[in-house]
Amino acid sequence: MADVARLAGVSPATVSRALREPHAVSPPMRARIDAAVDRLSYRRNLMAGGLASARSMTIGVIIPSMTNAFFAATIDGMEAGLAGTGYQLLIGNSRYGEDTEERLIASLLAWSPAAIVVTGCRHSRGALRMLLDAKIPVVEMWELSDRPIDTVVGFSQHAAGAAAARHLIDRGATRLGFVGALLGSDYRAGDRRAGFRAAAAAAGFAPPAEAHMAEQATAVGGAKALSQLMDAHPDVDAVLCSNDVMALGAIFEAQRRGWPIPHRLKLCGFGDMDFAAATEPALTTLRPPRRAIGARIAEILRERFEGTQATQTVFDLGFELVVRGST
Amino acid sequence: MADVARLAGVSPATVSRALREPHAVSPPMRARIDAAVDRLSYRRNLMAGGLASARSMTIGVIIPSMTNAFFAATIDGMEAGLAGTGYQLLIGNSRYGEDTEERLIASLLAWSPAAIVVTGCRHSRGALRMLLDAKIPVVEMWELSDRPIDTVVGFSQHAAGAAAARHLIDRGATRLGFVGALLGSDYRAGDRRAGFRAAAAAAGFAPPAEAHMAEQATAVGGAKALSQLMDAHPDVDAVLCSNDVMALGAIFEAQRRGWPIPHRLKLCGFGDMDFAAATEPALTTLRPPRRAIGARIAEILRERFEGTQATQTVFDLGFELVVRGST
DNA sequence: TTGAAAGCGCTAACAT
DNA sequence: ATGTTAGCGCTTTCAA
Repeated sequence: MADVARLAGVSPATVSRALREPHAVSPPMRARIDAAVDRLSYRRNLMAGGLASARSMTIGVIIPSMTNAFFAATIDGMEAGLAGTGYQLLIGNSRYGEDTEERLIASLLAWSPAAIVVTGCRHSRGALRMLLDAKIPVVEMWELSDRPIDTVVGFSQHAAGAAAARHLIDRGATRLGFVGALLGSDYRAGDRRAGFRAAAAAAGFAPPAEAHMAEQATAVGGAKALSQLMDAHPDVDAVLCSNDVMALGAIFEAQRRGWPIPHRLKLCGFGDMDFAAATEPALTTLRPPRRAIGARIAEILRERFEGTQATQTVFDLGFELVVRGST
Repeated sequence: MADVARLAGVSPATVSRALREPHAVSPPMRARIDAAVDRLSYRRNLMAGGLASARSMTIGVIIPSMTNAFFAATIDGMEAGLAGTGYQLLIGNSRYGEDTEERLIASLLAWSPAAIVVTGCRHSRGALRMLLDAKIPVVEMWELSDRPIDTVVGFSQHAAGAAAARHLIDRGATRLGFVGALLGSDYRAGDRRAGFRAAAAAAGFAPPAEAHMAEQATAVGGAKALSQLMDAHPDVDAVLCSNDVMALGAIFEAQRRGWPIPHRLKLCGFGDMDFAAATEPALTTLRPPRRAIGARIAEILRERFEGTQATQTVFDLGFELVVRGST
């Protein structure tokens, strides 16, 4: 930066200004500085800047899984919304573990990020303390909460599960079932299940029959779990799968078993993943605002960075029941 | 750090050492320092450290798509392999654009990363120059090259396409087809297509009939493309899809058309995605070492960071043809 | 609108 | 094995 300043015949302070807030520098000077920057292919050292200003152009984001299409879409939306601002996402993977999340928050904080985004509203005590103490915007996502740490952007997982139950009942289901995965650690899937059960009870239905797999949702797992459910509860005629991927496995399992969908078995998924519209029959599913969550967070953060005072702290982006052939 | 040093009764330099290379500090002193760190909940400022040492504990990674399961798995493997080392991944999304890649490299470099990982071996001139000038390990991935910039970890996409062609021919195919997406910008898919065509020609077959979609591979797109192919070339009896997701759409399309798989139509995918084993019939597919690429890169980088001299620069992790019911 | 000066909180030679 | 010292390359008052 000193070299640039010398070449442009100005002080380093002015170069710094020209780079960070171009409008605070007179146009002719800005032009000279830009020319010098180009000439020397100068690139500023963000760590020096971060040290001097005690904040960095980073946003820490913690997601529970790298390979989950939902969070990938959210990250994608956030990144797109932040494009051109110079902010860099620091992505951490908690692997659905609260302790891992806590450690990640600690190491992300060491970068003095400008904001931090976490998945869900349930955190360990230590994590909570760090988030409350961090003097930066904190966004929780993919759930809803009455009193967020700072801001929450998501939708009601409970309501989504309930909507699925009501829809299946509307379509003439007599015995409900649920196929899940990772319910111990994926709180959001747990909430959907709770909503499903609550709506079933409210309609006077018996508690849904359930089959679970301990690991991450996969199509093979979905097929197996449905198979178990069919064996244990042959009267089940409508199933909510915790995830479209499991529903996909379930579709093929039903084909193999000769249970026609939707006549013998109604199937509802979650996610409206790309393939949901392409299956035969096409899959009825709950569509979460996956990319929109990221896009909205980007918007909120941009405003906060510009100094706008937060007026709203809870953003319910809703979900959609996409009715297709499988129900 | 000064506070910790004071509380532990040592110099700041010793605290710094205890934190970075615990073995260079005597055990009793280390214990005192650890206690002081705990007591003050001290967390070191990585930007100050980065500034002082002119390198940061980050690794820049550029992938073409955030929502592609292949790269997600690679990132996951890399992250897992780097766990406990304190390195943070800075992930950039080039969206399959060379210019975007170049810009990303520039902004990642501003973080003085300890290494940089890019997808593929084809880069813009500017990108190439920056990568060659960067005095850090540079890893190219998901392809192979005779003379990598520094190190390449991947497999031969061309060989994978050729293997698919030979397999389909072995299974009695008489007329080959190819269904692709994004071939203009996804060089790896382009290489597979080239390998497929080359092997077809080598076996004395006519050039494969093709149908493409301009956008990212989706199941709906796969169904549509196969449908076009069927209309334009009703004699096609064996198709390679650029991607398992497209193959999934193709399976359902064949079901709808009443073309039994594999008797009327043999179908091969790419990716061995989770659902490939669950479809009906199960999908024959090419399995890339997606997680292994990340894991191996982590291993290579850890060695390089420890100062080991690189002995090998080309890592061919191979691929596997997973034969299932669809062929 | 621009410049001078004083750090930001560490790390790395070097000395002990 | 530990301490001393001199920066790393910026940003940010403050003054001009």
